[in-house]
Amino acid sequence: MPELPEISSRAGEMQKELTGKTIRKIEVLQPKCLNVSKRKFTTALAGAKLLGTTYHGKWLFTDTTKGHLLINMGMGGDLLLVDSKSMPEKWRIAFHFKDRTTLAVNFWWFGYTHYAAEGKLNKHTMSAKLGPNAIDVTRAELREMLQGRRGAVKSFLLNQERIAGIGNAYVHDILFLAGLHPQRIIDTFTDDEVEALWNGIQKGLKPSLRKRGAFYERDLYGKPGGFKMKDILVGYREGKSCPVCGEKVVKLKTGSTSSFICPKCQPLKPRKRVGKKVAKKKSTRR
DNA sequence: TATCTTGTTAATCG
DNA sequence: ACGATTAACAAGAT
Repeated sequence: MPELPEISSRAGEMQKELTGKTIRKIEVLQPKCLNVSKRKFTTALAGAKLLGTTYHGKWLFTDTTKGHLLINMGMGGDLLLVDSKSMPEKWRIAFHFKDRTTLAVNFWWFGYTHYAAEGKLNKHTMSAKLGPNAIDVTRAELREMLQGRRGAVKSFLLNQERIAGIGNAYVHDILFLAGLHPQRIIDTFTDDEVEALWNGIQKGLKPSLRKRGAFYERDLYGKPGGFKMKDILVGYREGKSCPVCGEKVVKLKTGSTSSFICPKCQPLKPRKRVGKKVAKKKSTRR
């Protein structure tokens, strides 16, 4: 799944490669991904010059001279910059530029390419409700966000209205690094656990961010990200040994999603911290 | 061939 | 208001 590290990397690549290009023609093979009619979408952006790309959570925002282009890659896919004459085999939306290059968009499931008119970005409900980017949340902000919240920590992390950019791939290692079971209830957290969660978010995202995303997603040039399977600590490693204590990693169902945890390092019952870098202080408080 | 799995969002229910 | 649950969506794996 493309999550913050991948989306942030794509935004950087788009900023660098696409800024200044002018859209010559748009082709839509799958109108279902649009938020407006196919005709409205193509006429709105035809002739637009791209001004720059940023990201928020899992959304990419490209500003143009004719409004905003918003892309969400859903559960994964490709965002490829190619020569207009050599389109990839699979694509759903194509932005052909005047310089005869093309941005070919494909998602294998559930992605969006949306349009928002100039000044109407705040009317785009799917992105307007997003919480701050996970990587930018400070300790104090996290503490405040968790304040008075019930429910499980995993649902909190995956809820894009709270913190934006974390999905079901990175959440495994974030919780492992924090020493927290995905089903731990937030209002039982000690101060140390809040701190551990903040550290987990940082340490769970930054290595991949530095390596321009995970191996299962490709960059604008078709090259896989540098964050490899061996860089993942417990996610998708069922039956393998925990890198900290050697216990076998377990896969469990948490609501509608799966979780991968080390049962020893991430106990469901709050207890004294086991040996992990994030934790040193004792943790009895309520 | 048919069934299962997969993640995110919106909608619904308590 | 909030949390939990579920439907909807497409393609690959088995």
